[in-house]
Amino acid sequence: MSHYSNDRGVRAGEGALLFGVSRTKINYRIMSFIRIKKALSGEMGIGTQVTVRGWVRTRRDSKAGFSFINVHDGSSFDAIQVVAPAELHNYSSEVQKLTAGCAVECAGTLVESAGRGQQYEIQASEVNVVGWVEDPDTYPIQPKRHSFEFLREVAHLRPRTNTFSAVTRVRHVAAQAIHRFFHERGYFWINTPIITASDAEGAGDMFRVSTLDLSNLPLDNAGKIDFSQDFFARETFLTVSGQLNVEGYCLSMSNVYTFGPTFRAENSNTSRHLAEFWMVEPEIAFADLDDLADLAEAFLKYIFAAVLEECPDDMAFFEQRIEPEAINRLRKFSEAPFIRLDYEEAIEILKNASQKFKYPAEWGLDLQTEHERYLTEQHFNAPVVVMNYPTEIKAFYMRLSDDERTVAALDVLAPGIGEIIGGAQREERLDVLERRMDELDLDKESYKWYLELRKYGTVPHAGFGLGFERLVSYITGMANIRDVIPYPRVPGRADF
RNA sequence: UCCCCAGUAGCUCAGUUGGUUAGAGCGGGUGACUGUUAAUCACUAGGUCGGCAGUUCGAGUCUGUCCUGGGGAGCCA
Repeated sequence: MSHYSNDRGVRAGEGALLFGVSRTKINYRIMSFIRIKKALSGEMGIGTQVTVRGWVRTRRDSKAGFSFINVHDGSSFDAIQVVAPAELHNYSSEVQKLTAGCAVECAGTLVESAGRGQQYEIQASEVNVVGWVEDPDTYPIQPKRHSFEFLREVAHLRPRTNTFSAVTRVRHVAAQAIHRFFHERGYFWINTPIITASDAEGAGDMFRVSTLDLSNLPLDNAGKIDFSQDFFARETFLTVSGQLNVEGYCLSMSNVYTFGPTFRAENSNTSRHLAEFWMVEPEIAFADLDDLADLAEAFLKYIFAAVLEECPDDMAFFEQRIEPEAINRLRKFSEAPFIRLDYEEAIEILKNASQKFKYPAEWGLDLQTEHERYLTEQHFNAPVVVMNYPTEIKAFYMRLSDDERTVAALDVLAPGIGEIIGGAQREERLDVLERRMDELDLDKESYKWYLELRKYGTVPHAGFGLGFERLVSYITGMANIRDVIPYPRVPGRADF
């Protein structure tokens, strides 16, 4: 068995290529490998022998006979400083040639730092170069400010920066908090299908899934494409929402949620849209719109509290360098009750606003971005839940009010990000649902299974969708949604 | 898809009313110095000024067009 192997199976002590693996061998029986987060945590005793592995941020040489190497491994915001003495056998041959991005393995003694700027550092007895940077002149990640636009072009290397490693940790903590929130409350995580045959949910344009030969499409007698010859013997697409599927599990498991990738083939070129993103969709049984608003509020507050608690260093960075209000607004969000109001009241507020709008606020029209911004950023300066929208502007599955003018829909609007959650109480009455589908000219046959849920033990239920990247964007203050997902997919771009 | 803005060194940018060999900082290399920490100092290498076409004696600079990126809008999460 190997004391040392990384994901690619590289082994220390094997090979001696110039830009390959170093000859240096570390005695792993003595040195215990730890993540940098732990080394910096204060849990380790001073004088402990440790080994850290990671990538070089910077190297500074001192002619007093040593070099400072800043090493990061993703585990924490801070890098650890390794003090490499000139006595190391590979000091001039390797250590002094280290540049940003080199992969190293450093063994030594954990000591209190003699310099300012960090509490602990490693007095190295071994510095093993695992992987060189072959052409330091062109290594894109330098210890300086880079534009996010540039870093998007090197999406495979940007997690080596402070910003993107912090985003990555926050994203992870938020995702874990989401699962924990639901698990603690008895919700079940339902993995709804990625590939779907229903093409008329009205949630937007869909990506086609097909194994047909595009240069030689089979045609039927009418001259149309014969999808019966396709892989699934029908037209199929990537999902735009797991909601309809998860409703089935809601009406048996009671409280459920989906959390998975979602795809929209819309030509949306904004800082808030992705063609591939992750969506959280809880669905609760025996519940109405107020229950749903309660859930949305408790949910968001839980996530924010978890991130503030678990990522203090990363949030401090975002506050300092990205969005000065990053921490304050999460605290405020967590403490104050959400403002709840009817769509009708929202329209009244907008009509009475001193501010001029480019688009009119009129009952029956959807709220424009400028309206949402006014409500959350100017009028309330708080998250706002707008409820009960006009029937005409919402989807067929939303529950119709008694006067039929409105449906039980809600949007959660957040300052600086706009709509972060959209949801509704579902129409549980079979006759009403069928009538709505007829009015909208939907094919009831393809929704047969969905209608059956109203036939066999139907109950009032409700659910919402939360764009996970929008949430991470709000938490971190990262203005462009392309910078909170590892490899963004947008119109005209699917690199990496 | 629509409206606006931008594209100059590996990166971040400057470049005047069109005018000689296009500049700086960071990063790279070499050297000096230093418990340094976006270190500092000196020297050095590095550019088809996004592509194409045009106006002009002369274009990084003006015009057209295409490409790429950004901001805003629509659609939405």
